[in-house]
Amino acid sequence: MAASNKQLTSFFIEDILSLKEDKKDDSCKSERDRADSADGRTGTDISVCRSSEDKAVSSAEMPGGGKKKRCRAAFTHLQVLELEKKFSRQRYLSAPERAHLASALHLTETQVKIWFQNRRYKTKRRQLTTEHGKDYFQKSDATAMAATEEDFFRASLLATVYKSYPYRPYVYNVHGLSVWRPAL
DNA sequence: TACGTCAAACGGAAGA
DNA sequence: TCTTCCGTTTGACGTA
Repeated sequence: MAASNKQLTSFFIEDILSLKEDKKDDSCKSERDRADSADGRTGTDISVCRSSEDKAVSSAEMPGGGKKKRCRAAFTHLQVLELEKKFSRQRYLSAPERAHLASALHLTETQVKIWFQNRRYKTKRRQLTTEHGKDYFQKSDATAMAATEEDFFRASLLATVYKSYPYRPYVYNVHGLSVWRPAL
């Protein structure tokens, strides 16, 4: 991992919220620009396709009438974090909520919808896998049995956020403070 | 370089 | 018609 080239990101909620104001175009654009500028992407750059206009492009037929090429957007850390935060509060969004979240994150409603779909399915799969594993090892394990669905959900959420952010030191120690305390 | 993993996007079936 | 779940496809990326 060439982390040295990565832009370091503060994960203070305050920072995130303040960034949202002046970054309206910036947070996504900067990464998009980076990706655009070097179409041959570097290992750590975000892929190019995102937002509705990109999707429109992605859905278009390839020149020459060939098969259309799927374009896979890579959401920014900020976008994922906000989506995760929302998901941790509610697993289903109403249409107005989805529209609001989509506009706040500069994503399409479809992207938000698909993200929640995938997120629910992923959580379910992990839960099934875990339960299967539990059964396999020891059903009588009292501590394992005590783990509620909520505990699992929190753990999987935290794990996802962990995995999403390669800048862990900045998650835990921005400005010398412990910002996030793992809930486990 | 092949392979595995992750996650966005797609498509089908079903329900309201 | 829209949304959901579920499975699959596909692109990006890490690693042996």
